[in-house]
Amino acid sequence: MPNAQRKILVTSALPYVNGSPHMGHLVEYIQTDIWVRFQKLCGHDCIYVCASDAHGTPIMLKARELGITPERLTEGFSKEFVDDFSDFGIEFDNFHTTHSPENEAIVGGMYATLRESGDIYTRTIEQSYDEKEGMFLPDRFVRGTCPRCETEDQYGDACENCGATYSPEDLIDPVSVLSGTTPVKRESEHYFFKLSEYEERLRAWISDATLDKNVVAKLDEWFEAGLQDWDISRDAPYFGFQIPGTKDKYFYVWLDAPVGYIASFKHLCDRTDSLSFEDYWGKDSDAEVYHFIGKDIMYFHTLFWPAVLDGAGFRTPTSVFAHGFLTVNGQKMSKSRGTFIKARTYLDHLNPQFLRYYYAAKLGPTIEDIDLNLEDFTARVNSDLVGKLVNIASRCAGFISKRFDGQLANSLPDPALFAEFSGASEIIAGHFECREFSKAMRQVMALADKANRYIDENKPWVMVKDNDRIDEVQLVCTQGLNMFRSLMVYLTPVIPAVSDGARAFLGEDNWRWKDASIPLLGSRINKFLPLLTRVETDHVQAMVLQSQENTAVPIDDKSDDDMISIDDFMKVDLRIARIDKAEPVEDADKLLALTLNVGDTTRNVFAGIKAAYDPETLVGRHVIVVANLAPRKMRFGISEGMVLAAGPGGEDIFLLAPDDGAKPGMRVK
RNA sequence: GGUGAUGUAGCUCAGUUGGUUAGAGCGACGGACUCAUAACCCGUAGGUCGGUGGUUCAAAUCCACCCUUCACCA
Repeated sequence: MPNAQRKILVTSALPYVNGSPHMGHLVEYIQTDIWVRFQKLCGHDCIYVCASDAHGTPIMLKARELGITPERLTEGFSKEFVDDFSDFGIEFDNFHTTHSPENEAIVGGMYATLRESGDIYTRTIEQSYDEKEGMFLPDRFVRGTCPRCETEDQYGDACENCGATYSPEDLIDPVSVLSGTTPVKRESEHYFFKLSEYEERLRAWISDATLDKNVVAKLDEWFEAGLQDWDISRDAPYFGFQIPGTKDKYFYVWLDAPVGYIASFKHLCDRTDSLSFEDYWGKDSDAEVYHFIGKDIMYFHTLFWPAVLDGAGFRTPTSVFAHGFLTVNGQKMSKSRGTFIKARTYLDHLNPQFLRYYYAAKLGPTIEDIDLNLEDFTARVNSDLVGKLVNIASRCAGFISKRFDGQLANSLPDPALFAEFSGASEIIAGHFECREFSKAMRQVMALADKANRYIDENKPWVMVKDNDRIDEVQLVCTQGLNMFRSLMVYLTPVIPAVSDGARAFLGEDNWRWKDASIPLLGSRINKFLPLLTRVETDHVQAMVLQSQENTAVPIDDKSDDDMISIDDFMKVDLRIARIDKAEPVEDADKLLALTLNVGDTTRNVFAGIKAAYDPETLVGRHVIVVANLAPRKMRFGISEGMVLAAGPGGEDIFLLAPDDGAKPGMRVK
């Protein structure tokens, strides 16, 4: 890779520390870490900083729920993130927190500058307010019935069923999720940032930043809609930084979160003599600054953030790299399926290097989602890493150790072949640079195939039986080990721990990218130890099983107030019913219309089980129905009861069924 | 609902500006080998490239509509 040493600062999005790290988080940190390690391997001056995102309503409320301070809550989860990241080989140059004096000082300074230049103004707005809890409610903390499709229990900002967007007050029967009371509307003065004034500067920045075309398309959409000014304040109680000069106003978490990138870097500068803050963040900085983020937070990083930086007198990022989401086995991560896998659970069962490789093999520079298919993961890792890559070393090492006392030959018998390996250096480096990791991995594995073919064709195990050809054995194996070595250099950013093992085996201290092109000759290697062992299917299954156990819903001890009497229970008339007819409801995404035989009566019931059951498979089976539920008028007709089922929803709905012998109409008690 | 993306062999994915019989890896099947962590090597099978219609001498590739899956809507 070229040439002049670059000065690069890289960040990953700051993890919100109200929970544990999981497989989805790891996509971004592994992607970033690979890129950073690649830059460092090439000899560039590359700094990787991150921090925990520790403010905001969700954290405040979670801490309250657990009866601890938000500081303690976030310290606990931050530690989990730091420990898990470290065990996955993710190497930050600094990991700080947004709840820090550095951050508060920088946020305050930026705010003062923006205020002076007239970019901040105040306006009174109306917002949902929970009188019992004494606080304003974010949209997500109000739930109610969708005004459009009448689906119950929807968030205050959008309906998950019909996709309508609205404000909390539009909901039918809105309820605060905190207290269960009906929210009222209350006025409050909020602080706004004049984003609308930044359109031209943002457009200029966007054309310089060479963003992914999908990102640009999304931005165009937003410009089309027109930039709205940004509400940057929240009312007390709020866990965050108080806005200077106010009594009960706080900076919105999304204002101080990205500033955490700068604060973490400042925190590093304060401890590092050779590092100058201005060199990286000053208006005239010539360093490169890149943010790796998930596609869900593009809005904040491509509009608000560059605008705020520009307005506050800082340089803007060189570019923003957005990636997609993770699905597991082709679907959203699901606690009930055991595919909501925490980082720590993975570590309990499997080698982190495998996940790094697998993600690399699937990652490109686009915002497309990637899938962790556990069967594919097992097959691919075993085949590529163990079967192909490590196998090259494994099949050569024995001959060199046993017959030549570990001594490599002084020359390569097939320099042209080695030239193919060293010649790939530039193209592979190009792929890493552009975050085309999947292409880089394909390239490396194609070469690994070639190396195995070479050994197969030259058959050292045949030559070793012929004393006249014994020197050829050394030459062929030296060639083989050098091909292995070049590939390991290329994979160092991806699987650093394996690379360490390989380097120790080859008796070398340190690798740079260009070492892949310089053969290792005449030196002595060490005894070969298995660098990796295969993924066992049992271990994958155990991991999935543990993920299910981890998240089983705890059954709380109920207080007396929650208890009901047998008489209360008997008020519910549960009956066995046979499904005589089941068909989808036109225009309804989730409903099936069921015709139930309940002994001597027939009823029509709408059940939200379409995603989980094929109507044809339901006909004839027995279920349990609440027979005395008040009929409910729905858009599609009247529902005369409720079919009992367990599960969180979507595809995970499990109908209750009686044992054989139960007849329609029988009472359940 | 609006916008944007996505759909290619059993699985995971490539397919450049439209151009000869649509590719790779894995898996399956057959063979070979025995140095290697049952790894590796050779070969075979397998695809109306989401659907329909259109443009063109020629479409996985361009256009329209529809369907699937997903995201975003501050």
